[in-house]
Amino acid sequence: MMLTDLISQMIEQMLDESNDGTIELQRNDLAQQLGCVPSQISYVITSRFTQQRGYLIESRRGGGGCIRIVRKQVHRNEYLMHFFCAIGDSIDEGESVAFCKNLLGTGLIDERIYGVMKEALSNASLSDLDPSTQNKVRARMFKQMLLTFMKS
Amino acid sequence: MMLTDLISQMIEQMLDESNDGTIELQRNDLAQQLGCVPSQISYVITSRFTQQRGYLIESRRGGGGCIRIVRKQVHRNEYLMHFFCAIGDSIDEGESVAFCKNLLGTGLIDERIYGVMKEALSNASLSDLDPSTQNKVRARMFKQMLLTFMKS
DNA sequence: TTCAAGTTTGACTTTCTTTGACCTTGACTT
DNA sequence: AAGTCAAGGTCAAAGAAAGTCAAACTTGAA
Repeated sequence: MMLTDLISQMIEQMLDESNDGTIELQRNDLAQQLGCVPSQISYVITSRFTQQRGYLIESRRGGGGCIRIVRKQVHRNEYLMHFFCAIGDSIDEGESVAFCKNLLGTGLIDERIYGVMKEALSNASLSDLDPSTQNKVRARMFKQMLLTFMKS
Repeated sequence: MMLTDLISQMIEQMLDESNDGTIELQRNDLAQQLGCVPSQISYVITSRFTQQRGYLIESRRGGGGCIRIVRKQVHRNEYLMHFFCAIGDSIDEGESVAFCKNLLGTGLIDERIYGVMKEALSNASLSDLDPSTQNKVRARMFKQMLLTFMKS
């Protein structure tokens, strides 16, 4: 298994075990436990624990420094609004999948709707269009679908 | 025998042997086992394991990367197949709403999915396109979404 | 025989991971 | 206040995998 996955699993588990979805870790310690270079920890955090995926990162340097990771549970409408803005006028397939995963992760949508949305937003669906048009249509469509979650 | 057939047989067999119709393979490994270039694997996958034929492909590049192939069971429905054909290459908003209602009526989808699909397929979603393109994209998208119901 | 469709190959691209050298910051000591 | 040391931050290079594309090759049908 990849180091990256191992590290992110470890962090997830620590988050699960914490009461409030917040942990503080020491980069060098964790790196030593795993036998990897410290910057690998940084890499995992910046590539996996992004704001888009619902995490907040803070850190302190110097002696006794640490990295704090917060898994934030946001409130529905605020959250959807945030999405709405983040999508903007144009979005590519990869980003839109990431966004859908996020929705799934927060429980705002279930597996079936996730599947439907992902397909609707896929390149396959939009393959009749040239790439830049694809991304514009995808953005509009995504926001249109999000609206259905705001109504209720 | 053609390489192409050999490779696709191999993949089929792996799918048969898996419990859930899902496998993950490494392109380079498989290519080496078979003594062919890696891009041959890609060719087989894109030419034989298409969504139209009920397969889903995902992949990850970089270290530890892999290709995931999911076989969706179609036994579930002639009904969906019927829809699939009925949609054709082009469909307008009114027709698509009618089709969605039909899906809702049969219980194949629930209210929430109905809402999402309707919005995805709406003129509002596709308003960046000229009308005839709209209808083509709508058809493709609709069929793409139907595929997600065909699994299991 | 010729043509079109499908195969095979390999060079090049893109994406993700791993590593290490060097930078910045903060706390503690003197 | 200055210096030292212990953190974390940054970045670029190297490596590892899959993706893309076009050229060359095969094959079957007209």
